[in-house]
Amino acid sequence: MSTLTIGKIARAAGLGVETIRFYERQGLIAEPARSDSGYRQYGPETIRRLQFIVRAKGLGFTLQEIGDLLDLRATPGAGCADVQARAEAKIADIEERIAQLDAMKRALGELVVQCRGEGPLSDCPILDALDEEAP
Amino acid sequence: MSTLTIGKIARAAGLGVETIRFYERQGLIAEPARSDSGYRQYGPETIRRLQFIVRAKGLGFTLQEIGDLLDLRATPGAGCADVQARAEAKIADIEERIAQLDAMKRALGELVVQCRGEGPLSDCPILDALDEEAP
DNA sequence: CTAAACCCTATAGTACACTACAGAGTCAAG
DNA sequence: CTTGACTCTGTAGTGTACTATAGGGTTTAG
Repeated sequence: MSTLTIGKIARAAGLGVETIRFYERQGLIAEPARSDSGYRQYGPETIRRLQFIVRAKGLGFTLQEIGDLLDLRATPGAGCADVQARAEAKIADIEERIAQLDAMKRALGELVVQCRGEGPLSDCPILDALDEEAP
Repeated sequence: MSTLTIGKIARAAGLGVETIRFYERQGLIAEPARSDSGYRQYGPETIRRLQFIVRAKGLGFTLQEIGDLLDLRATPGAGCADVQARAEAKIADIEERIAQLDAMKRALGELVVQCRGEGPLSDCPILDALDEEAP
């Protein structure tokens, strides 16, 4: 019968109290039982659920996607393949973002080497490149 | 004396009219002269400025940073080195984001290969990993 | 001359993931 | 018993970069 208050599960999950209430509003965690005075009363499984959320966030899933993942567990007939598909989609997503960032990095890198870091702005190849008509 | 209306410079820069007004509020472009009826009247240099903004955005600069870059050009004594420093900081910034995304990708990739994509969720290594205590 | 296409301001909404109050009530330690 | 730490609801604000809407006035092509 160990019931945990919101502050305790927040600390246990490494989150703020407001974040827990926010996750509740978002439907990521169930509305818990309440004490007579209206305090939220959690069981330890909520800590596990919050940790699941934290780890999934660390892997790049959005709260929406994490919600879907959590819902999946309560879906009869859902299988490993569903989770795998989501993970693969997320990898593709991440790869796309990396590719974009990499293109930016390369473009910037090219400009930086053209710039000797000397002289006035009027001679700056970086600003010039930004000023030029599209190639 | 060619004066351009907001719609024309928006089209020329590939942006929406609202975006131009937004950039004006953000201080990225100056408040232009107005016609008798209150219409904004731009000169062609505004198109160049907008294109500068668009290109800098493409390189990963935030509007704030682009504003700083534009301000730099009006700063006496500012030199090429200042621009170069900003470009290098942005590269470092991008590299950090890539590293983070790459770590996510690798972590997800490891989970995906452990998952044969078969069987019920109870056996899913991906969900299991998300459920497990921190390593 | 009229109707479409354009422009104006001001405000609010979008997405994402929180974070921060205000104003009140509750609980635990000393 | 008091004090400080905790909790509650509801609302609003943060940052980023827009996007949309309402309710007007203006310009231009036919």
